[in-house]
Amino acid sequence: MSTEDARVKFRTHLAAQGLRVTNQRIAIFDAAFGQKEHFTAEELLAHARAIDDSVSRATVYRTLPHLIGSGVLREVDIGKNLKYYLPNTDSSAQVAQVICVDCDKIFEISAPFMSWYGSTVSSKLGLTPVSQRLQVSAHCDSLKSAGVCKHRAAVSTQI
Amino acid sequence: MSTEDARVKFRTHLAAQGLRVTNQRIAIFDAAFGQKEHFTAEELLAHARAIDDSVSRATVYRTLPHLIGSGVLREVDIGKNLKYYLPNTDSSAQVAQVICVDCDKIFEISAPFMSWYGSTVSSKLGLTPVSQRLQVSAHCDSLKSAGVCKHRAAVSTQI
DNA sequence: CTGCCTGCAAACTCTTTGCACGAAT
DNA sequence: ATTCGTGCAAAGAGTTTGCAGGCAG
Repeated sequence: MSTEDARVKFRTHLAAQGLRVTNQRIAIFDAAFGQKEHFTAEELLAHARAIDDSVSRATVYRTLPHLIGSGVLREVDIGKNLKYYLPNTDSSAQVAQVICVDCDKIFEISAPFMSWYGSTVSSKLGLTPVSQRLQVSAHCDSLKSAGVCKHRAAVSTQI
Repeated sequence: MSTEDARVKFRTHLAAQGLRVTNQRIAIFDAAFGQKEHFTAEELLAHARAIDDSVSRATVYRTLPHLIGSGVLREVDIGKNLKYYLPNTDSSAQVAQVICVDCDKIFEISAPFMSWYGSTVSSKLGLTPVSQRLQVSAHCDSLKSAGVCKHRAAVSTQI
């Protein structure tokens, strides 16, 4: 999904909900899609303000649910009392996160077997899965030796 | 691991760290092991105070890391800005959580394949897994029809 | 015009911390 | 006796909300 596709999706979602397309909401959208890495609400605020300095923290927090609800943004909670966000380039993919406990980077890894797990739970327990998350906290072997995580390229790794 | 085993393990852990075995710490331990379900820090405080009313909120928060560090308690973060705790009856088991989005209950399900996932990540990406979590949010099919979740018995289900 | 949307700041929730007193060893 | 542990209350981090004014439709 391109940024332009996402923008249309977001505007359509707003319209469908009877919500207004304001400069602030668009600035927040643009700020989100200008990020390369996972970002926090506070970082999103800073980037949105660089685009439109009238954006307030409250509006960022009020807009995030709409971005997530429209499917253009994904929320990632890694258990740090702080949520991370990421443009959702493929909303149908099942992804796991690998969190480097040394450098705090978050890697997204395609994990299609998660759907299998969901349906297994479903059939065995009489549950209807809504969402799943699989996260691995790990030490980065190359970090200690090389001083940097060399796994940035692993983002699209499939397991 | 029985409650008595856990108590010994906790006391041993405290002693090994040069920490004191105080009435409050024991009261908090007993309160934790008197719970049948997952509980929050606030609930633990209430139960600990029922045993020893001198226990303060601060001491609960200061004791929780020791309970977890000694392996008698497990922390479960389901992304609700609120942590849950659970007596750790088998510290070697790989467990996933199924969270009912209707009744907020948390079910623990043995998921041994998670170790396979961890080692796969390890070998493919050059990472050393520290911990893993797998959580499924789901609707409880029987909740709407029967009015209650019928999956309490599923706690020990293995997938 | 109408009423949703906004910024501001205060409120809120959960957790952590500084301090002086108290208790375990 | 010493040192660690404690309760209290205030601080802290992240997020939410009430309010009066502002702008999209």
